[in-house]
Amino acid sequence: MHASLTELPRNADIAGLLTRIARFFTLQGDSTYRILAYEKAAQIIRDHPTSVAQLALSGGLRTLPGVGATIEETIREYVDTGHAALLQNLRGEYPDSIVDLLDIPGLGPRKVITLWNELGIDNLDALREACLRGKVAGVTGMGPRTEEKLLAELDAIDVRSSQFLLGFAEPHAYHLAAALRNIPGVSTADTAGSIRRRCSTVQSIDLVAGSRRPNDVMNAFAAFPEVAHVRERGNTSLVGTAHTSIPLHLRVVDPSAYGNLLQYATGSENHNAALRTYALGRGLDISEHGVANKRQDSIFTTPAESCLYDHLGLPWIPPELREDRGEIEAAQGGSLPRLIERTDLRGDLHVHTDWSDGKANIEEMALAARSAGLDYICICDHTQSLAVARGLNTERLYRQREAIAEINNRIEGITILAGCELDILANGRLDLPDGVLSELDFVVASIHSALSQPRKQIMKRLKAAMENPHVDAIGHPTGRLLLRRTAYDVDVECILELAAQTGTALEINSSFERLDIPGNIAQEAVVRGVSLVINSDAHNPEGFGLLRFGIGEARRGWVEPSSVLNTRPWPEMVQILRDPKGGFSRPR
DNA sequence: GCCGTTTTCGGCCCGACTGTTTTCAGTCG
Repeated sequence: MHASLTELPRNADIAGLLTRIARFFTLQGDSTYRILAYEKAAQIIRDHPTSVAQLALSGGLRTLPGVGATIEETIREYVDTGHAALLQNLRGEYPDSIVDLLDIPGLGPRKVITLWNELGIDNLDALREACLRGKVAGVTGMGPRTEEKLLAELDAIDVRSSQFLLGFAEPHAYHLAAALRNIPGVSTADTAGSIRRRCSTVQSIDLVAGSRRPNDVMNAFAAFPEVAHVRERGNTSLVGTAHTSIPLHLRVVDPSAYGNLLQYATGSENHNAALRTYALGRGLDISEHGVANKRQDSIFTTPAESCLYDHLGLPWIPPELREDRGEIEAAQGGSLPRLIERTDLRGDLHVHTDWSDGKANIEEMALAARSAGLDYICICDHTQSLAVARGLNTERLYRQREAIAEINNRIEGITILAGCELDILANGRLDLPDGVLSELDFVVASIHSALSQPRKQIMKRLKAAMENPHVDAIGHPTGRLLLRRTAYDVDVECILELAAQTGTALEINSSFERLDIPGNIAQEAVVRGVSLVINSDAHNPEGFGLLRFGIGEARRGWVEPSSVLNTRPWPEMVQILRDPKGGFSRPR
């Protein structure tokens, strides 16, 4: 029995269980629809903002889309006992490690089973050994080329991290798309895939181009200095790798069907599948080549993606929403959100300078913010306990305020506010006294130390910060560092509740290593009437460009401008802040 | 296994590419 809350499995654990079940079903050659059902449920649970285990205990699992009676039963058993009989039975004679083989590109269930049956291979090392001895080439359906490719993949598996930060991949992708557009005969080209959907981490750069001469385009692309090598090359598509080791996918179609391809290549897979199902119900068959109307024996192609959605009787759906999380239904019902845009932001409430660990002075940051189209910024440097960042004590904070006032008098077109990024100490105390905090325009409180404390203590700290009347927002509330460090052990449910109760805003930190809170939690926050702030956490003048990542994350969470405090002009913000915290909560 | 403004049963996405075949199975996105 799971004795207490802290022992409950996390959503990632439950999702992992379902994924594992799906993989064993895959190996056994079970119905693809059953496999898909488990994978879909796993995805939903992985993305769910609050504890699914708690949901299981309260009997609410069936409210999750994709969770029916059978999967509910499995999850409940897992939450109650820590294991699932279904997985034990499925696993049967297979060793646990065999599903690892499915991670190798080129190895699917059939080949894995064949390798197991004919050579007894059940793990990566055994596979490498067999390849080196030339045994794999003799296996049914495999030859020397297969063996060669498998060895290359096995060698690559250690060096290649399969995920890349959006902030890393996006500039490369935009550069390549621009280079594609410069190839003669290319009508247009774009970045598609997960980068276009603004996923915080991506696995590849997906590019699409419109041209009547696809071969010329792929030849030119293959010769780009950024392209390290080409792995596959067909008539209309190319798969390769950049020198930065990120995989590249390029597809080329006739310009007349460019809109169809762009939609297809943007995905997600789940969105496309749902869209196809929707279209099939209307007698239409969607593929990247066009929309076939079987009754009329016609095919619809278009250069413009929006015309494709229009053809299906839907408004254009922003890429960030295309995850099959209700966007098609919302589009049908005319209730798509008016997603926040970068230009909706009037200010940035979390900006560093060289008073702490920033790289530029106050004036440089202010001028850069003005150039970025902002009306106000709040200087929120670190506070004294964060010694590595030269955090400010009371005296330096007061001097900084004076410096800010002087610069405010001198420069036009931007208002500079005085705040701080207040350290929430390991013992739950705050790093500066209330008297000092009360004089600041905006206070962001963040955790930077003792990250591995148990959930209870982490929550005690966050609670103390949120209950302080001078704390306006929690900075990077979960503490996750993408691809590097998981979130500290926060109780998201509890954070949302406290934020709503105390009227404390939650930050969407735009650093592409953080993107914290993530969009799914932001979406839940909005539902509960919690206000958001989207901040750059800029440490240099270029840092305001990061806001586009925070905006993307917010859009993935269906966030509208009205839910984000810094879409308001500063005078309006002052009114809200003057109302001691209560002003933040607004009726829904 | 899930799901319902076509449906509580019968659907559930499909084309490109590779390597091995010798007309296609397996994998991928």
